[in-house]
Amino acid sequence: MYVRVLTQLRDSGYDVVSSQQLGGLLQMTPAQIRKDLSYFGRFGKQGRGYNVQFLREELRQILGLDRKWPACLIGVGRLGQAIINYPGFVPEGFNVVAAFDSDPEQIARPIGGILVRPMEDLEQAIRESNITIGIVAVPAREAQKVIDQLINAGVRGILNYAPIAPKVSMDIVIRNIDPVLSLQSMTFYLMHEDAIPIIRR
Amino acid sequence: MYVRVLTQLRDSGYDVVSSQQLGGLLQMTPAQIRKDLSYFGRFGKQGRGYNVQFLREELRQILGLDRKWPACLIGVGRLGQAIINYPGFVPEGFNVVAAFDSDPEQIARPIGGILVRPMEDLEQAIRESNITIGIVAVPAREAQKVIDQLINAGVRGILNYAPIAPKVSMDIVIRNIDPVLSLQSMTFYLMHEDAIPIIRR
DNA sequence: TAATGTGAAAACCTTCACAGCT
DNA sequence: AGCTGTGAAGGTTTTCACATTA
Repeated sequence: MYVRVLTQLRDSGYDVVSSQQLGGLLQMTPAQIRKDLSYFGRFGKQGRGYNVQFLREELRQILGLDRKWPACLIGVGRLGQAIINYPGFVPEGFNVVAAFDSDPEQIARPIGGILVRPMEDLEQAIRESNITIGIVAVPAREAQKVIDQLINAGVRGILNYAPIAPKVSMDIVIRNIDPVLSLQSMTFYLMHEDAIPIIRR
Repeated sequence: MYVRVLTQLRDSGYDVVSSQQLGGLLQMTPAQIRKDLSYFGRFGKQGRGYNVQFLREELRQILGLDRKWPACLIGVGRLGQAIINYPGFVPEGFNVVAAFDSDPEQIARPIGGILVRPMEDLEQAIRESNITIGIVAVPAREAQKVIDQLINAGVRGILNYAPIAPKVSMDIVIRNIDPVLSLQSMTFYLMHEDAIPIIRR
């Protein structure tokens, strides 16, 4: 979110930004901003603030957002096709370079410029294309199995679209996209407008 | 996640479950499970554990998951169409009962069993159909405006698919679905396998 | 004057450990 | 014997407040 806001600021012509202003944009306190940044370096100038362009570049480098991250997709059903055709990944360096499906009907079908391959090819493709991230778009009942296969094949990051809470070891980085869970985590607060939703995003 | 795990347990024929077992399934400590539940009531029996069916019903009621939550969709582009046709919402009580788009070309087109309506109809439709949740699937540059319109029209919960951090007042409940941000929050840990990713999901 | 970077304090959250119930 | 519910302890995170510097 820091990088995103800094990109916006840069594109709006800002050269310098204070923790105060960043806090306003990110809905955080200025103290939080300064503490966060202080863990990674001393990026600011007292009396002035942070150089937008400089801070943005530093953070992009620290977070690894300045490089390409090849990914593979498992499952080319409705959701999988939407993912592969989603234009938001490539400009941020996330490139789906291979797609797999267990359904023989789907194999060799061209989707979004790549050919769907059988699950047997997984390990080889991951090694060949230096794939570090696996995107899981298979039905819930197959998701844990597929995630295990991806990890066995050498993937260390998982973006999981299946509505389950996958079990993975501590050295695997997993993020879940689960719209139903997101909605279900809102309803309590919709009923109790007096309750303060601490977790806002 | 509690409700989901309890549903699984029920369907697998379990009658009782301990905080120990729940902890195993949810990757949490037994103490955390007991503490969480204790904030809402005393659902367990000492020496025995929690009755699966009973705890599930209680939590569903507390969280408001035992009722219908009519929602509306803004933006019927590629993503919006995928959302409206997604079969996972309805069984959980989240029903998209109205769809809107600012593009006159889309108006009155039937998508997923409902007619696309112009933005002017928003307030009326929200009142008529008791809509409490708005699902935002418009381009980033329009998202904040649309969210403001939804809130003005009376919606209190927002499920936002646009890659922005919307600014909303404290009494609005918002959840963001942002796959790119999810990927971007993984890369640091993919580079530093020694760093412990505290935030795992 | 204006804003950072940072120890210290305050607030918050998780885990421990055990009395007490089944 | 087994497991909950819960004060107290232990950790972690956020905020405060100010010395410091441009």
